[in-house]
Order: sequence, then structure tokens, then C-alpha cells
Amino acid sequence: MIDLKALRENPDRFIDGARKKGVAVDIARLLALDAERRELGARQEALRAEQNRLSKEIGPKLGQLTGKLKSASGDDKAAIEAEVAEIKAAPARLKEDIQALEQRIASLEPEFNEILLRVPLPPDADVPVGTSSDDNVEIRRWAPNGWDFGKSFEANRGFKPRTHIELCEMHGLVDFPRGVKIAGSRSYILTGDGMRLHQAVLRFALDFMTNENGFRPLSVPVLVREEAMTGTGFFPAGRDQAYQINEADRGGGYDMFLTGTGEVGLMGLHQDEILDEATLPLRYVTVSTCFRREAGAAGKDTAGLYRIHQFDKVEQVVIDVADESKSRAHHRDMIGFVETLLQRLELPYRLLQCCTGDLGVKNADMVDIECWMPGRGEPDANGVPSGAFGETHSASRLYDYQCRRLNMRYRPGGETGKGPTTFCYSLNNTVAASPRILIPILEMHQNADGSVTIPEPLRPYMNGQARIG
RNA sequence: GGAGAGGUGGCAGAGCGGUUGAAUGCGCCGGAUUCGAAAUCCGGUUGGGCCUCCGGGUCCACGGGGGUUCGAAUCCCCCCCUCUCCGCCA
Repeated sequence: MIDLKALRENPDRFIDGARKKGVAVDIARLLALDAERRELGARQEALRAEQNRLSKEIGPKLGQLTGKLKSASGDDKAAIEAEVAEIKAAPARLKEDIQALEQRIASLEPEFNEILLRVPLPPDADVPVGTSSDDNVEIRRWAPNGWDFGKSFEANRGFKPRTHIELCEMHGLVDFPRGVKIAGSRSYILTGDGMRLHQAVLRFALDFMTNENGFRPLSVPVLVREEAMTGTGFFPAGRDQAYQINEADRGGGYDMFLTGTGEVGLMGLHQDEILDEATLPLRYVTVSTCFRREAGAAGKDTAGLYRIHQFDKVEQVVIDVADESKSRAHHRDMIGFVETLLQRLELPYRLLQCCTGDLGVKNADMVDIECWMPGRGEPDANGVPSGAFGETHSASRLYDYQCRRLNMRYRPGGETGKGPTTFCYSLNNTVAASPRILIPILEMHQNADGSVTIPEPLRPYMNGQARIG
């Protein structure tokens, strides 16, 4: 959620930001509703003040009169009753007016909130303007010794690559047909070394973040309430991407949602808290199963392990004070962790600065990391794929957009600080999402005979095994 | 799944229709005392919205929402959450 005060002071910044992101949102309407809301609110508040003042006067008077009423009779009684009625009349009128205003304000609320939640965080000034992922800008790329991006896989390695699908089939790493039988399209079952490799990557990534980078490992709920989805900024915009568990209609009270990332649980952790500044920055990592409907992606990446409804992901988040330079520094760090991890796995990758059109509502800045996947891309005349980059990581900077929604604050100046409570800044980044990352691992480390060399760092997690096949 | 109890400030815990945003204790902060500290004493100590001539004004919030009432932390209804016992169970 954006800062309403900032919007009032500088609407153009948000109008411009929404335009750059390609988000259609009627900010003029929002401002009009806001003005009306405040105007009505001010009038209501004045009436309430009057009502409160009268109540304080009336109490004792009423007490006296009801006392008299007990001993009174005849004309006296009637006179007192009339006086009581008169005293009650003024506040009663106020009450009617207040309630009328209350109703008018309430009638504005749904539209107001609907628009407010959809106003995107403006992109940072240094984010390239663009309309889609085609306009993303490459920052840099890296490849291990012996790999030249300028040459084909065959030219690099001396043999034609097999796709991960072929490799999985060859070594019995995944059972796609039975996955589909059980759970429908985009489902799979990791089998044997496939499952072992999957677990090895996840555990390696978690240990790397925990042991080497000082992140605190946490488990998170993946089945959450709607508030957690809205608070973390995934709703309402991404509502159609989340699986909804229908509990309300079967007497469960309320519906639940399956999370598409561990970010929801990690960020929801400190919802509604005022954090001690001394504890910041918070660095959390989790591994969780992620669920995505992939609505709107019908027919896209239907084969293999690339685009699937359920996967596991090691996710990192950082929560810190409201400071842009720190936010940028954390971003660099978090990207650096991933680069180190990919380099240890000897996977070629590139960093992409996402353009404004590719940021989504909640990010001010986002860098995607794509690994080289030899099995992707258009096949040539001989049916050998060209290879292509495929997104494996996404590092976001959100400023206070998310923490504002989550109501996560700190008080500058520490425990004894007198500063105003301030919304924290948050960031998140993938560490490793599997099985998608198995694609470059299998395809890049395949040998001429189809066997796959297991990258060194994963071997301890596979009982020392050095190759598959 | 059945039966019951309860949700009040950082914590503990009063209040159960009328200046109660809330007693009291603990904690915390400031000050006094002290060579210093402990103890003691004094004072302070929730969050948010709106308006502001920046002095301040005003409203909201006692799990959440609605209702009754001139007036609700206190009464009523719905929801959420926690705890205890029984049943079931990884």
C-alpha cells in the first residue's frame, strides 16, 4: 500500500508511476473519494465532539431528575418527565446526523479501499522504462571457465545437449505421466535421484544462507488466511494466481489460501508489531512448498519442470529501517548471495534489471536472475535446441509498500527513542527454487554419454554421490 | 467432533452503564538522594486519523464487526482467537 499522505502531496508521482508500470488505476477518483471522505469525517467529528460534551453534562442532570421523579406525582411528575424528554432530544438529533454521515462515509469505503490497494509503488527513477520483460536490461553475466556464451552447447562441450526432459527420462528422475494422473497438468513426481537432487539443492541453499550469510531459518505456514495475502501485497492483484481452499461454504468460518512463496509467511511474521530498532535488520530464510495456479499461462511451457503448479523454494527476506541506501545495499547483498550460490554450482547466469512494466505493483526495483538452460529455445533444423536463459530468481526492493500493509514498524532512536513510529523497508529474493533449478543443473552438467555430474557442493547432501547415470 | 472458561496498556491484573484511554503492581524512561550503586522517593510511560495561525484542537480504538442507549471496556448478536476437559489422531 502506498502512503496516502504522499499521494495527496504529490499525486503526479503516483500517476506517473502507475503509467510507467502499465497499471490502470484511477488515481483522480481515489483523490476525490479521499477528499469527500475527509470532508464528511470532519463534519462527523465535530458532531461527535458536541455529543461527547452534552453527554457529560446530561449524566448528572438526568440522575437528579430521575431521583426527583420517584417522589414526584401529578403535575410535578409530568413536568419532570417533559424536562427529561427535552434534555434527551438534543443528543438524539445529533445521533441521527452522525449516523447519516456514518452511512455516507461507509458507502465510499469499498471503492476507496479497492483503488488504494491497487495503486502501485512508483518505480525508482533509475529503473528503465518499458512495457514488458522484453525491455528488461541485462546488467552482467557470468559463466564458469570453459563456457562461452557466444558458442553453442555443442561448440562448447563437443556433443549435442539433451534436454532436462530427456535426461530425466533417461535416469528415471521424474515421472510425469503418473504426476498428471494424480494431480492433472503441470504435475510431476520426482523419483529416485531426482528427488535426492531436489532435496540436496534445497538443503544446500538453506545451509548456505544460514551458515554462511547469517540468515535465521524459519518454517512458515503455506496455508494462510486472506489477510496474510493482502498484507504481503499479493492480493488483490494476484488473486487469480492463488489456490483458494473453500472452507467458508462448508462451515469452516473462512477460506484459506495456498501461498505461492515463503515470502508470505516470512513477512507476515511481524505483522502489527513495532520492532525494536536494535534488532534490525532482520534476515530470514525459509524453505517452503509453493503453489501457483499459473492462470493465463495455458499452453506456455507445458512440458518439463519449468512451469508447474507446485514446487519448493528457499526464500530470503530482509526487513530493515526506512533508508534507501540501506535498501539498495541489502539488494546488492541478496543478489550477491545468489550469484555465489550459482557460481558454486557452476551454472552460467545473467542479471536483468527489470523495466518498469515488469515490476508488479509492489516493487520499486527488481532484478531477475536467469540461468542458462541449454534445452530451452527454438530447436534448429536437426532438432537441437538453441538454449536460452530462463528465470530462476527474482530480487525485489519494496521500500515500505509491504510493511505499510502489514503494519510493521519500528521506532527510530531505539528503545528509548522518541521518534515517530516508522514503517520498515522490506526486500525479498529467491535463494533456490526447485525443481526449476534442476533444469540448468541437469542440462549444464550433462556428459556426452548422458550421465550427469553432480556439482561438488551438492555431493555431501547426496551421500557423496558424484554422478547420475 | 462434544462440553466449558476467557480475550483490557510492554507484562500481570482491576473495572461490569456516566470525565475510565482505563485503578494497582511489575517492567521501562527521566529526576532527586549517593563518591558510585542498590534500596527509597518524585515525575513520566498505548497506537492511530483529521484540522492547525505549529500554541494546540478534536475524533477513534479495551480481540474484530454490528446493535441497544442521551451515554458502552461494561448490556445484546455475529465472527476471530486462546485455554481446559472428553473423544479422535499423524
